[in-house]
Formats: sequence, structure tokens, C-alpha cells
Amino acid sequence: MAQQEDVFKKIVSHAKEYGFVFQSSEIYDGLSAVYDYGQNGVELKNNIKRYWWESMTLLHENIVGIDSAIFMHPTIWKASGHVDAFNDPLIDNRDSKKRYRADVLIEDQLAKYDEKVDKEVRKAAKRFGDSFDEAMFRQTNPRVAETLAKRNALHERFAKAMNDNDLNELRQIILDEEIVDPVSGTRNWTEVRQFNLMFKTEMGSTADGAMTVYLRPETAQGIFVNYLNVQKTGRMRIPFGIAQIGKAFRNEIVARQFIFRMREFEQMEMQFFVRPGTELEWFKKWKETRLKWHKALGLGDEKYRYHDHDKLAHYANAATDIEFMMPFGFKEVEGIHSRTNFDLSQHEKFSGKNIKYFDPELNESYTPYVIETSIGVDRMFLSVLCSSYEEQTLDGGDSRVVLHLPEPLAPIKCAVMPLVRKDGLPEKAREIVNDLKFDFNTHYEEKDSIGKRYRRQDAIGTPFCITVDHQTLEDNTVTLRERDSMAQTRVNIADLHSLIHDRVSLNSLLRKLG
RNA sequence: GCGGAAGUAGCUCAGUUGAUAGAGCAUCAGCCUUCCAAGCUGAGGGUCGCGAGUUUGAGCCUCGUCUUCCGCUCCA
Repeated sequence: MAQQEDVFKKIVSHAKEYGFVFQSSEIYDGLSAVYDYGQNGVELKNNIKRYWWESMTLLHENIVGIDSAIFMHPTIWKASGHVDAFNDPLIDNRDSKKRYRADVLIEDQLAKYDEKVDKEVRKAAKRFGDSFDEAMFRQTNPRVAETLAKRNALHERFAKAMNDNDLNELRQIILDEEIVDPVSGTRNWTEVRQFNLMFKTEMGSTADGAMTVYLRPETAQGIFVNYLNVQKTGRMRIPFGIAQIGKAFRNEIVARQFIFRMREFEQMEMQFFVRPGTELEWFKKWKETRLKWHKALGLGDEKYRYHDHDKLAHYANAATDIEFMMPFGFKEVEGIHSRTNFDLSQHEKFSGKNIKYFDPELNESYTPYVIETSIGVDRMFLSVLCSSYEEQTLDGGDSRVVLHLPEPLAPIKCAVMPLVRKDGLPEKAREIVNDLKFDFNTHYEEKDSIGKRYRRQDAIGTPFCITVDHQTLEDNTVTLRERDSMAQTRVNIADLHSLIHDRVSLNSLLRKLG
């Protein structure tokens, strides 16, 4: 494990050194958990997005795309449950170093009072036998009355504090109730802090007229609130899907592991709308379809696994993750969720609008069920990068660092280089570049020895190098050198285009998906 | 957010008990002309994360702060 973490550090360094990923605002000491993509990173990332987008929209005639705004009506996040779910008052115990939700601690305390009352009741029931009147006992017993009075006072105080969002009062309740940390058994508590996982900003240029809006914490809601627009204007029939790629934002408490967990990240989501009752079939189908998409990249089938959720979120009736073997363990890259009709029903309720789908085959209206596939672009990027990175020892003791990127995803497809910088070779190489550049991201390079130039291209994952030598001037052939095998073949300049195209075009990946 | 460790050139790092910064690789210019890096000459690049303090003097000591890593914690 320690060794793997070393590898991960090397990958992070490599990503920076070769222009894939930089920390945001680095010259100002950086901004925590925010990263920028460099000149090679952006190409790789765009290629990943294109692979996903085309696999959705080109290969499925019943899936279309949208691009919704990051700003959305704030009520959407009330409807989706994010306003409640993403706002927790948290408190730390200084001795155990554990963190708790303050409201949960107090709720546990309430439960303890209830438990105390129940205990009295059970004791009395045992003592009085059949003649025991529980209702009467609860009303009249002085010990029970005392406990209940305390409990109700606490409940009232707690409800008020939560309602007022009074964090100091929550802490005071914890102190007054002498609540101890179940781990350390101490009452050495920090302040209660509010954690807002959604970023807030204001819309409207005057302070008093401004409305609080959120940066979306997921892209899915943009699809839900538009689904009927798309269905009607696109004359879509169930089952159909809507795909979207876009940024989302979460104020993560702990954001770590490089670009694996960032505060600003990009999602590729597809929401698939189906007839109620058929959702689990579709869930199964999308689970398989999505894993196939991953495996087609050839990063290694053994690096993937499903992780089915036992504990389901409030809106889901089935959920699984596709996990990828990162250097720091199997980690979620994609989630496939059967979201039921929760989101659409909520939007119907909160908006007051009828957004039911009319099914012409059944001749009835209903709220569709939704299967979601949601993949993190940055996580995908990381899995591609990590599994492609190799430090290779060559015959003769030489070594090289190679990125075995899937060829269609590589930032640069081919590098053209004159063997020497004279005798008209550079000019000939330029001619080749000027022909290939319209179809492939092509680099020209003439500096340093040829071996060194090959190494540089290996380090950024360029699949092909084309070398122009003196023979080229005579018979228009060049050396085509392959990244992974380092094999060299003599080919005609006229054949370069199709040779490269067969290997680096996205089609070669998409065809594997059928 | 808590605890621990760290931050010196693009990368990897050295810097002795405090005396105003070095190496290798990389980059750039030139020479050489060579099909798998590390040949020669020269050049650029650092207010030692940032800010205070102690001191005649701080990369080194103290405090604060930011960032990163590890462990907790959290995770629609």
C-alpha cells in the first residue's frame, strides 16, 4: 500500500510536470481542492467527454442531450432534498477526535429519556402483573412525570434551536444535558459549526433585492426540470433518455486525493425515463451497458467491480457503483441509480405544475420512473491516468515513463520529427504536419536527439511518432514508431492517414459498444 | 474541521552548531548529426509558501497563516 501511494505521488507530479493538471491559483499558494487542467489535460478530458457523449447520443436514437444552466431556481434544491440533506450542524469531541451531528446527539438524548420511561413502565408492569394499567401509570407516576417533563422541555428547546438555526444554543443544550462522547466518554466539545455543502451566491445586483441562489450540487435536476420540454419538443416516447455534461459544486468537508474529490467538478449524467414497474429491468440493463463502456477502453477488466448499495438513499429503490482500482484502493467512478419517480414527483409538488407524461400506448398519464447513470469526469480522468502510467525498464538498463493512454483519448495523436535538423528534413516534416493537422492533433519537434524526443512523447502518451530521414526525400517513406511496443515500421507517407485514423479515432471505441 | 508530518528552481532534493542559496534532471541559445534519454559551450530561472517576532544577522529558532500528504470524520 505504501508503495502504491508512492506511485500515486509520482502520478500527481507527472500530471503537473507534463501539463495535465495544475493546482488552482498556485502562485497564490493554491486553493484547496480546486484544480486546473493544463494543455494536455484538457485534451484528454475533452476526449473522455466526447467518448461518453457520442456513446450516449450517437448510439441510442432515444437519447438526446441538453446543456442546462448552473444557476437554477432555489426551490429546486428544496424539492430535491439538498437544502435539508446538505446542511448539518456538526460538533467535534476534542478527546476522541470524532465528529458528530449535533442534532443527532440531542435526538439520542431524547431517546434516552424515552428509554428511561419505558424502563419504569416495564418494571411496574412486572410488579403489578395483569392489573397493570399502563396509560394510568404513565400519567400518575411521579418519576415518569419528572422524566417526561425533562424530555418535553428538551424537545421544545431543541426544536426551537433547530428552527432558529441557533448553533450556540445547540451546543449549550449538549453541555446542559451533560451529553458525553460515546467513544471518549468526555464532554470536551468544540463549537457547533454549520456545514453548507452547497455554494451560495446572490442573484440581483442590489443588496436588498438579491435572491440567494446555489451553484448546483449535481447536474441531474437540470434534466428533471426540463424533461417535459425535451419530451414534447423532441416528440420523445418512453423509454427515452436525456444526457448532460456539466460542472457541479460541493463544499466538501474533506476534499482529498488530488482530483478525486474536488469542490468544483464535472459530471456526465444520463437520466433515462421509463414506465413505472419496468425500472428494475432498465436498471439492470444500464448497469451492464455502462460497465461495457468502461471496459472498452482496455484499462484492464480486473480493475472494475460493482458495489451494490445496501443502504439506499431516500429516493432510490436500487443503486450500484462502478468502482475502479485506483492506487489508493477501489473507488467509485460512476453511480447507477434507480431514482423512482421521487424527483419528478417532488418537482410536481413544489412547482404546482402537472409534469406527467402521457403514454399514447397505454392511453394514460403517469410520472415516469428514472434510471440515472452519473459519472465523474475528473474521476474518469484520474482512472485513465493512473492505469496508463508506467515506469518501464528497457533492455540495456535504460528506463522510460510511458502513459499507455487508450489511443483515441491521447491528447496528441502523432508527433512528426526530422531525424536531423538539416538537409531539408525539417521542411519535409513540416509538409507532413500540414497534411495531418486537419485530422489529428499533431506535433512537430526537432530539438534534441531522436531518442529523447521519443521519450518526451511517451511521457504524454502520444501513440505515434513519425520520423523523416534522408530516405524519405528519395522515396516518400517514413518511420512510424509505436508508443507501447516501440516497434518501428517503414510506411508510405500516403498511408499515414489511414493507419493512424484506424487506431486513434473514437469510432474504434464506439464500435466495440455496438 | 481535529491530530501528525511537510513546504528551498519546472521536477527530485542538498544546505553542518543561525552568517544574505546549491546539485542533478528539465528549459532556452549555439555546436555535433546520431532511429530510442542523460556529448560539448553558454544562458535564464529562487525575495527558501506567506506574514510577524527573537537576533548584529534567519532557509535554519518562535508564533500566526496558507497549501499539500497521512490518519480520523463526513460523503445526494
